[in-house]
Amino acid sequence: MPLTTDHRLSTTRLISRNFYLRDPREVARDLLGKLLVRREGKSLLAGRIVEIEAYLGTDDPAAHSAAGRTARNEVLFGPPGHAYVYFIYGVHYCLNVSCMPEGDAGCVLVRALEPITGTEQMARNRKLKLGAHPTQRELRHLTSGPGRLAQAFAITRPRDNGKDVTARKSDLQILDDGFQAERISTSKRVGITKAAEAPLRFTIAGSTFISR
DNA sequence: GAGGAGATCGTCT
DNA sequence: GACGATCTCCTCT
Repeated sequence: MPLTTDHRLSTTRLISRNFYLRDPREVARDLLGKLLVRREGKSLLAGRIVEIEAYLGTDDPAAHSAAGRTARNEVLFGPPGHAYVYFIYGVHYCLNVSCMPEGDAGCVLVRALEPITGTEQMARNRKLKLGAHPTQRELRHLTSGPGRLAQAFAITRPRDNGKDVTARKSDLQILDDGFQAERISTSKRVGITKAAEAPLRFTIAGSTFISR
């Protein structure tokens, strides 16, 4: 089912820092349907968040911050609304956004997007070929997974870790265009072994752009 | 479509 | 020195 028809960004609002100053479970739910945007000169990439997970800080055994503050995860302990980008399996980058007041390491992991704008650039970033009339399957391949969407948006740790996604001048932002998900599904987080049963993964029910 | 192997490196033990 | 908040490719069905 189509989730989006209006591709204009003129009526969108930049999400403010206060939005992220909350429990990651609330932030995750409320980020479903919002737009992740990357600006790069003339190029504009946008995707609608359809899958996201909450990580609860030092009390959450599955969180990167579980063992406390390190050089790697220090962004998580800083102010909310900042990008925490980590490198995993020697291959992939993944994008998180810090939540909660400074000192508390809660965050959300963006796991899948519905591509909205800039699909050809996303395909180039992914080193994939798109047909003249891209199929649903091709579009799904662009951003249906945390490693995939990071590559599609050219998100890396050296470039983006610590970036303020609420700043006007930021080239990486999250915007609200008024879209409302009709129904949200809750499930177990993907790919973790500790605290694996916690229902902290949130998806837009029925979206075809969810991972796996 | 499902399942398994390999890639490849930063981080912490 | 082990392993991870993943993905792709290959094989088999």
